[in-house]
Amino acid sequence: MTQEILLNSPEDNEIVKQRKDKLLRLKTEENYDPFVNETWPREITLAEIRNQFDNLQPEQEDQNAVLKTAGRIMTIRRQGKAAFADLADETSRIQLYFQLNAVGEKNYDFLKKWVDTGDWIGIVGHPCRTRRGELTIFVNEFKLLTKAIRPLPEKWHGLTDTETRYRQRYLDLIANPDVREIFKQRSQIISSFRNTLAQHNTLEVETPVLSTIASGANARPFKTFHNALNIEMYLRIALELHLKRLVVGMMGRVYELGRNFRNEGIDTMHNPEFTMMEVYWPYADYNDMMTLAEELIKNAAQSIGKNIIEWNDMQIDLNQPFEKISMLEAVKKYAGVDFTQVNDDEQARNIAREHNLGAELKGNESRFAVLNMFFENFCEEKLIKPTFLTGHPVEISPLSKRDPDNPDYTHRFELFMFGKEVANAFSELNDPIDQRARFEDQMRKKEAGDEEAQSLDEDFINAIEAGLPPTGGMGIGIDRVVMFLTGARSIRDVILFPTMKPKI
RNA sequence: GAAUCGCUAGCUCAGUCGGUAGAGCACCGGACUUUUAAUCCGGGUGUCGGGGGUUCAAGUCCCCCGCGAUUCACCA
Repeated sequence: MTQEILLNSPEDNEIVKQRKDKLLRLKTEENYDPFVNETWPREITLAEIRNQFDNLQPEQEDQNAVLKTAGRIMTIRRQGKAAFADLADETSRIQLYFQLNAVGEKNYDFLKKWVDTGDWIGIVGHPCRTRRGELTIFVNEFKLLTKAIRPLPEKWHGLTDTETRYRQRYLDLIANPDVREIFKQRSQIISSFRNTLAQHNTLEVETPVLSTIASGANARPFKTFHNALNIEMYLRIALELHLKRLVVGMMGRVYELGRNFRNEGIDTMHNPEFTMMEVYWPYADYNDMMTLAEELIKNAAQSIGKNIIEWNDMQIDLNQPFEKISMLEAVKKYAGVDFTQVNDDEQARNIAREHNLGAELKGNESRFAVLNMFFENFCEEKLIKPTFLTGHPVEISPLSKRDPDNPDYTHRFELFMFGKEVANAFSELNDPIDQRARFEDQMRKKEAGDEEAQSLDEDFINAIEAGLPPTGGMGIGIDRVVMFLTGARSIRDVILFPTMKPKI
């Protein structure tokens, strides 16, 4: 089969056809294959060049500096016997100046004939600054490293179509340096989390993604199947139960930063797979976790150089200490209902009906469930400044220790920012008898049709029976933290390849 | 799950009352040794998301479907 036949595809648009044809001619006419190159001795990045030669004056050049660099040709402006191009790498973008006299006629012809926007090119040159003040690499040698046969998105408007941006993220990343910046910041934030946890002598561990019981959170799991074992398995919905087993196993302070999978709807705050950091400290409680949460988030913000963060037209000053409010206080403050005075379930439901929550009631809710309903409906969105919400009822907290002074409530907090939850933490329930009872309560809910109630994990109970020390634990939604610190409005803007429905 | 908006050239978009599919950039050919959204001359490259219907005639009107965005609902 000839190469022409291999090259042609009926779906190709005009530009791709031309580029494929050009590639073939480059191979036959010049005996040059742009896909055989393996290395290029890049000695300096474009950002480093910008830094080092910032003081160069217009029309000045530094012939002694030898710059070996590389990147992708973003635009090219040919003008007869000279040409300007914009070269971009992962750090920056800089102008190239090619002169026939400097590179020689043969090489200059090669440039004119064979080099296109999108191509990767290796450069040897020296810095100069044009009369208009643009820092430029005066090219002495170059090598075409790889050809692009597909055209880049438009240079001025870039790529804005959200669907293409998410489906073909590589094009988004090429066309929109801001997007690259968000993902660099995501990486810095995650590094910051790891650094902060390392400073607290917390060991990073890895636990199974695949398991036969998905528990530790209220969510529907993804099912999958293991062929050799001939069993149905689930993708994890939380890290919690395995990490607590490790504390039982005397691993000390542990954390995992990993992917969770929840089989739920997709919107601007939820992606089916998302990244969670969970940490467990023996001999600590939920108050210690509050201190840690605040430190983690403030350090993360600092790692990307931010003290004040903005999200959806709201602003938070991270120089301020985080606030604290109990669920009872919040509901009293924002909904005007004092649930400390409500001791009867039917009374609670009546109050809910008075507040137009009747449609949400099934009729069997406890006063604790109603309290939570009030919080979600009237308070959650008001918690703009970072605020620790405490005092969750036991009923909605199957893994938290009870408040000894108030056994219907727990030693738990959720951290809210911009009206959204970013962290969930508690003094871990370590009473195996109570834990079994809580799971059984969840099982009853599940049997009653609550698909998100937690499953009873016998081995986990077994672990607790072996003795879980007093432990403080916390989960932080990394994607949300990244959204809030970078200002990204949608979770899809902080996940490189968000879950998408196949197009056909 | 519902509502709204969107889907036209590689990209960003226009397309009137239903009457021969357009622009800018990109791309192709030519000129040009300091341009930078280079400029100048010439060239339009298309399954108008898919299917059906109405009509002499559909990018445009109607119906169904797909994908996406946003809001709401659901959900942590």
